[in-house]
Amino acid sequence: MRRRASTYAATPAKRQEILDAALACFTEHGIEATTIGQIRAVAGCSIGSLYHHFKSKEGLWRALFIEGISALNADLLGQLETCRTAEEGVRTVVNQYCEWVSAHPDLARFLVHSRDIIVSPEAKRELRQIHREHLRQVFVWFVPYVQSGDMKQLPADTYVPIISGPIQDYAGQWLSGQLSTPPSEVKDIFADAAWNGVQGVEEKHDDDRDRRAS
Amino acid sequence: MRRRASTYAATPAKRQEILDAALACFTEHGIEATTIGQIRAVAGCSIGSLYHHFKSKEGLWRALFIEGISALNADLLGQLETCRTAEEGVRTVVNQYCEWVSAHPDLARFLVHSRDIIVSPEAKRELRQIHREHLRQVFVWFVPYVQSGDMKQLPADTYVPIISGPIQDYAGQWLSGQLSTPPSEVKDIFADAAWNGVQGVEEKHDDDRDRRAS
DNA sequence: CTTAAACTAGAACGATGTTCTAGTTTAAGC
DNA sequence: GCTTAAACTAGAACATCGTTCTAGTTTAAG
Repeated sequence: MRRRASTYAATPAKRQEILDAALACFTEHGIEATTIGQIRAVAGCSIGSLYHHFKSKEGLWRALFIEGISALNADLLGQLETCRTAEEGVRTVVNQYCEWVSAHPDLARFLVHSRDIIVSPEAKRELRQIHREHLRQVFVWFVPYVQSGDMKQLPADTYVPIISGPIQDYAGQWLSGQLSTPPSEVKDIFADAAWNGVQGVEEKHDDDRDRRAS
Repeated sequence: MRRRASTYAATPAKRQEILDAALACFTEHGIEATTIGQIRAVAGCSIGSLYHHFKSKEGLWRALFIEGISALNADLLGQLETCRTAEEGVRTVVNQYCEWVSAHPDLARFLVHSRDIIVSPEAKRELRQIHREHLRQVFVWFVPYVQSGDMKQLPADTYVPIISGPIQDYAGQWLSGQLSTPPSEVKDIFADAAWNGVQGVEEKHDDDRDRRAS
């Protein structure tokens, strides 16, 4: 007897329930302090079921991480495609991060605090691959503006830290409860700083015109 | 019979041996993957001895963290004191971080990757307190330059991300082996960006009246 | 030399991640 | 509708690791 699809109707829902339970536990107790037993209890499933869907605790963590980072990355690329100037693109990188973090604080906190946790070598490779691919797509968008001189020419690996470093640093502190002012209220400051750090050499005298592309 | 000092001659050395062993294990296997057993083996001591010196695995982690962060902070404050201009101060913050990371890569990697690990509530409070105190001292140094207009006036919580965010982001990537160019080779770029992001409105010779009211 | 505290040792314990075996549910093919 | 094989669930059993506990040793002050 042949069996084709692995299609159990209620399965994806249960899988998602476990992921949601995991995120809730991570948010409440912290990532490291959360146990399989807690997730199992919240999700209302057995150990066997949990290990059937995710091969290990790290597998569960990895699935949640990829789900989150993919959503964040896809959202940025979507917004970038609507931009028409270098400045708009740079500001979008900063603003989109602010908006996304505000809209999904639990998931964002999980992503930020996950950066240096667990991670077997093969998982590290996989996540790094995803990150590189995302960076590549973002770079492709910006390359023309560097070539045209709208953006400064810098070592390739320095653009991301200059543009995203400050807002990520700020958002990370805010997400961990150390700051009271949400990123949305200071995003213009960081967008200014980001653009200021990568814009091409200014052409004086006629700069009133295109200063703020809106 | 009274006993005064808790002075066993060889004790501090043994304690340090354990700390060194821990750092070596963290570097080799990663922080989370390192077990008490591994540290015990490398340090050549018993479980009892280890738990006598450090109340728990987290206590050991905490001691190593405080040792490292204190050295880093003290080094910065020392260098800051020799600076005589705002720009010198800002560039020193960036350059000192580059130099320190290059000089103590294992300890730096441990500090960077430790940001979101373990940490009981009371330990979190303690570390946050140390961090706040350090920030306060750094702020005290910079305040006069903000008041004099040499530095831009910004929300207090945004200076650190703007100045240190990019280089910390870059250094973190380099420390985890994702970049080949060491921070020392790009530190001027980040020092430029940092100063560019916080310097006061420039007073250019005589031709340029600034359009941005501060 | 005596004594009390600092220190060391390692067995025993408890909690947690994972594996394993057994059983149940689902849906395709006859 | 029955059969069958895979998807899925269940929870006991296992292994590992952090921690505790009890017993013993070393150090140095009096």
